[in-house]
Amino acid sequence: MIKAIAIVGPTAVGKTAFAIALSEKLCAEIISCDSMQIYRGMDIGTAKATADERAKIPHHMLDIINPDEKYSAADYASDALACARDITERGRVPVFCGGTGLYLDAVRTGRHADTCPNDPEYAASLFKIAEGEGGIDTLHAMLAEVDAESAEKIHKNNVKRVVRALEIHHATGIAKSELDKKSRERCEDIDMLIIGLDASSREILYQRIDRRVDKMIESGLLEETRALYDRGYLAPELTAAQAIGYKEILPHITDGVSLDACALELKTASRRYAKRQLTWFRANPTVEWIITDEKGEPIDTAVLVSSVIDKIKKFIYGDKK
RNA sequence: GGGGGAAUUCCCGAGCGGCCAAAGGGGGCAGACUGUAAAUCUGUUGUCACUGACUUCGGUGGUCCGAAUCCACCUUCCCCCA
Repeated sequence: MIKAIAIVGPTAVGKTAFAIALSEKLCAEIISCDSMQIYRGMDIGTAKATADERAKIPHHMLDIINPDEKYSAADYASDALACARDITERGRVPVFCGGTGLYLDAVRTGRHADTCPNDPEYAASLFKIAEGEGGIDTLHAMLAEVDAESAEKIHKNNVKRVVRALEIHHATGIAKSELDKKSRERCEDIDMLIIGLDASSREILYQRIDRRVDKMIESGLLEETRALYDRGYLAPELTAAQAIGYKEILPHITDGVSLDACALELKTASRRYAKRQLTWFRANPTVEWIITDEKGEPIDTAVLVSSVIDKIKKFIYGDKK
């Protein structure tokens, strides 16, 4: 059984610094759990750990593919689990760190193993149906026919999900709802203690986000965006192009929108993302939350770490140590 | 100085006598999420003693059974002529 720690929370709360400080105490290595930091060349915009930080503690699952390559939660689950296994075998502790809830759950539960890969061609044909007049209803009706349970659960407007459910049925002959039920019984060979970081208030968190965006721009986000754009890595069909940071800055490059306006857009997008992350992690009752500031004053990372270190050691080593 | 236009709920913006607490979008808040997830989607958003009542549409006063919508004056902003 692999014993791992996970550091989760909304963007800009300070997960990276915390994970590094914790890892230094634990003789640990960090496994990034972030759907965008896997891409090479996307450093500033994704707030990747710096070279200095990576020199202190080994980081895994960063820079593993180019922005035009395909990757999925299932890919992440197997790659990251392999990392965790390797780290454990070397006698160290794996510390997952990142804000992509789906990816962490994919590792924790191994849920994606029973389902099937994407079928882009079939999916495209379905998306085409959705585009037509009343197409959304047609698509949803198609799903209701083969998988009533999923149809009831998935809103017809959520075309991506409707398509994926149809895709699963098309490829496996089994309803998505059935596969989901089976996968729920699965349990991966990994046990995690999940630490959630949050600010003392939404307002404080949003201030942190705003400041970080300003810093990103000062650090050269525009140049990074331009470099990605020039290499065709921000083509709308690529997953990497969905990353918050680049798609908001791009209008400045392509349409002459002012950088300030883009920065504002980027702040808003980040705040909304932070909210969705919070919704995801709050839904998980096993997360142990800690607050990273007191009335807006950031609490020293070392103090934060020491407040949970005993609990973490007990989780990893049991009572004997 | 003269002429014209505009002021709407957090923001933008529709409404132009009753069907208006007021379309739509943004933002906020809450939620969902099982191979694109930093994505995608849902609900909600004046107040309250909440199947009803009350206060809102720059201000004041008026017309009318009835006004965000009409009239008068005032305030602010924009445009045109000088």
